[in-house]
Amino acid sequence: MTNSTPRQRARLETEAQITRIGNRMLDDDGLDGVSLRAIARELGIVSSAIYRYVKNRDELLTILIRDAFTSIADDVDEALEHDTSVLTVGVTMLSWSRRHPNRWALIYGTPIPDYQAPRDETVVPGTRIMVTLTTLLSQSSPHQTSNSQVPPAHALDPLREGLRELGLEPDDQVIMRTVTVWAAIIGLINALRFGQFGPGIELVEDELMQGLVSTLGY
Amino acid sequence: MTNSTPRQRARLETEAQITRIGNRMLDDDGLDGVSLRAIARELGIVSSAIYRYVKNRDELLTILIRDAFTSIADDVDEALEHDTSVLTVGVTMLSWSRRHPNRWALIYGTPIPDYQAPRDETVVPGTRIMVTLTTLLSQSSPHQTSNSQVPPAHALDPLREGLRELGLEPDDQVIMRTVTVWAAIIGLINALRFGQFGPGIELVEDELMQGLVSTLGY
DNA sequence: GATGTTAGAGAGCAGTGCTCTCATTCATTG
DNA sequence: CAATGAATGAGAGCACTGCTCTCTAACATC
Repeated sequence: MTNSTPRQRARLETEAQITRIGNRMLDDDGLDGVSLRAIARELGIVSSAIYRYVKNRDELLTILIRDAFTSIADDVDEALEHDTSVLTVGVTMLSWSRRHPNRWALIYGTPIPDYQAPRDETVVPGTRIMVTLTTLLSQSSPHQTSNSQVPPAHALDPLREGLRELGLEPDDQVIMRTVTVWAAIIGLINALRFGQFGPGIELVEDELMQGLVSTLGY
Repeated sequence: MTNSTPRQRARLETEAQITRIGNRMLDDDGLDGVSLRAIARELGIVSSAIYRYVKNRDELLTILIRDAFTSIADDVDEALEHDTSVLTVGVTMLSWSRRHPNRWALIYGTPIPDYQAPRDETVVPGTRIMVTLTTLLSQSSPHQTSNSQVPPAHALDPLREGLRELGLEPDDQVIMRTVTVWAAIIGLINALRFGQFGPGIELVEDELMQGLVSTLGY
C-alpha cells in the first residue's frame, strides 16, 4: 500500500513547481518579476487557485529567501573544506553573488517593504555563514594587531545574546572583528553587485576582495 | 513688469509641492509608498493631471535621488570643515542614514528595478562623497602599511577613467584604498540600516564605525 | 455509497502606472 | 482687443498586481 495518494503527490509536485518557477522569475526579472498571477498562468491555472498552494506572496518570498540562504551557505561550507580562510569566505560569496545577483539582492539588499521574515524559517539558514565566520575568527587572530577599541561591555549585550542563541560564546574582541569583517565583505559585494563603482569594475572583483581581506588583516 | 506670469509661479509652486510630498512619502512609507496617484490625490488633482508636471514615476525618483545625494554630501562637506578625517566621513554618513533610512536605501540600497539613472542629473551629486574621499586618501596615508597587492594596471582602467572624468588622477594604490574604504563604510551602514545584525545593535553604531575605520588603518 | 475535504473556476475589489480625448482657462500675438 | 494657441485639468480606459469570496467538480475516507 502506498502511503501517498495521487492527490498528495500532485500537490507536492505543484509546490515544487511553484518554487522552481519563482526562483526562475527571480533570476530573470528580479523580485518585481515574481508574481503569483504569472506563476498561476504558467501552471495553467486560474490566478485565484494559486492560493490553494501558497498563503500569500510573502510566504513564497520566505521560501525563496530560505533557498538562497541555504544555497550560498552550502557553497561557503564546501569551499572551506578545501581552504579554511576568511578570504575563501569572501571570494565564495562573491562568486555566488555573480551567479545569482537577484538572489543576492533578495537576502542582502534593501529589506522588502512590509515583509516580515518568520524567525523559525529564515533565521537559521540566514545566520549560517555568520556563525561560520565567528568560529573562524575565534581561532585565527589577525596578522595585524587591530587597535580597534572595544565598546563598553553592555553595549554588545544584544549581539552577544543573539550569538549565544546560535550556540556561540565569543569574547567581545571577536564579536567586533566579526561584525567588521562581515560588514566589509557584504559591503564590497553589494557595492559591486549594485554597480556603485560604475561599469568595468567586474574585471577586478576578486582582486578587490583580496585587497579588502588583506587590509582587514587576514 | 513682472517676468513671471501667475501661471508660471503656480507651476513652480506645484512642482515644489510634488517633490516635498514625494520626499515625505519616501520618509514615511519607503519607496513603495511614493505613488503618483497618491500625490495627485493630495494635491486635489485628478490622477492623470500629475503627468503635466512629471513625465513619469522615474522622473520623480530622479529628483528624490538627486536631493538625497546632495543632502548627504552637504552634511559630509560641512562636517569635514571641522574635522578632516576618514572617521568623520563615516560617522556623518552614518548619522545621516539614521535620520533618513529610506532615503539611504534609495541611494545606496538595491537598485530600483527598471530604473535608469540619467547620467547628467544624478552622477555628479552621487559621486561627490567618493571624490572627497579620494582626495582625502590621496593626502593622508594609512597608519598601518596595508599589504594589499595592486592588481594589474589595465584592470583598473575603467575605474581610473571614471575618476579622471571627475577631475582626479590618483595612483592605483589610492584607488584600491578608496574602493576598499568606501565599500566598507557603506557596507557597515547598510548592514546596520537593513537590520542584518538583529535588533539592539543601534546602541553601538558609532563604536562599530570607529572600530571599522581604525581596522582599515585610519 | 454517503460524507467531507480539496482543487480549481470565475467574478470582483482596491490599488498601481500610464495614455488618450475633451473642455476650459490663461498668455501671447496679430 | 479679439483671435490663436498653449497650458491645465477632468474623465474614461487599459493592463497589471495581490487578494477574497462563492460555487462546482473531483477525489479520499469512513
